Amino acid sequence: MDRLDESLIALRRILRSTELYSKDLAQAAGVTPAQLRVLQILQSKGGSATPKALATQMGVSQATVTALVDKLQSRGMIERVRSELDRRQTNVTITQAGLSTTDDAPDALQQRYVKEFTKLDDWEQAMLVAALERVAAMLDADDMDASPVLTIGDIHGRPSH
Amino acid sequence: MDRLDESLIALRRILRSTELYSKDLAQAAGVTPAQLRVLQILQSKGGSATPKALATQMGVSQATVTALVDKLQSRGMIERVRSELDRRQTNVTITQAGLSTTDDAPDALQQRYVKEFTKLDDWEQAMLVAALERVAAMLDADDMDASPVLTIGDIHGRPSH
DNA sequence: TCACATGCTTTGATACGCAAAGCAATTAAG
DNA sequence: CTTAATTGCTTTGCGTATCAAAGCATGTGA
Repeated sequence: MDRLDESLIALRRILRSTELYSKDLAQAAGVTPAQLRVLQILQSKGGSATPKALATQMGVSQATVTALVDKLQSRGMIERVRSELDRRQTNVTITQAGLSTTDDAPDALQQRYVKEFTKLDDWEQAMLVAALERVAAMLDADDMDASPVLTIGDIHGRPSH
Repeated sequence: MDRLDESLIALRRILRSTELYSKDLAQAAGVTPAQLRVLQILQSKGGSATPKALATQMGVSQATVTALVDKLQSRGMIERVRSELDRRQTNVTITQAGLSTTDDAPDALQQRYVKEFTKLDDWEQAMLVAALERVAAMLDADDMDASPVLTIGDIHGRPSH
């Protein structure tokens, strides 16, 4: 087993963990993963965003966002408000119920990571950052520009940055 | 921006890349991501496996596997063969068409990673492996045992291990 | 004003995924 | 051997995710 294989296997373990985690997280929160992502993005954006912005950030079509927003609206998690400045636009705004949902989301994996990371020595943290950024650069297609929210969920519950 | 944030962002970039990659890959191959995963697993298993084994490795239900296999069968990518030893079992076998599909899959991201990784100095490779395994361990839930195939695709096109 | 662009929704379709029920074959118990 | 439990797979019925294309309303430029 060479290093390349080892690194690929480790990568897969990481992907697998985050995949499983996002399913559990969403289920615990009582919404589907895609719906939870919408709520998380809204929260990270200060509470509201346009469908267009959501679609871009999630990497899906506007039609898909419409469907997700429909679901969340019928559950009272978000509200649609027509923009007064440009009537074509709609502001999707997270409600109190939506906020409760994201706050109640246990976020187990993220917390686990944060906890483990902060336990590391300074030099180890630096090494991890360097390594992860290196790998990310290796994988990045050229079209990567924005920093969209991913399955791991936004930095959340940690009011730092 | 502290190191924790940086590492989380890098992680997200990694996840995002693999996510996008798996969509592109599948589309280029003319099958859906889930279907391609089936073909890749079959290939990595020497050409055939039971639905049960596929379900376990993919982390989905048998019913789902049945549906995927139905699709692939109707496209001539796989064949179903009743086991002679235990008639309850079915062997799902990849066909020549299925093999062509996986071989034609550009596998751009994996190749990119492999290429970049092999360019690294020895000590850098060692560092990456250590860091990735560390992160994987940090994220791993306790229930991790098998090493299922993930979105990144199986180690493939590299006849090493 | 008229043509075009933009933002969102609707429509119609495919895919993914599961639970529960069903069927066939094997194994275990009596 | 016969019955009961188990195992492997498929079928059925359902909900979600996703998209392309068409539609509608609003803005903008010529």
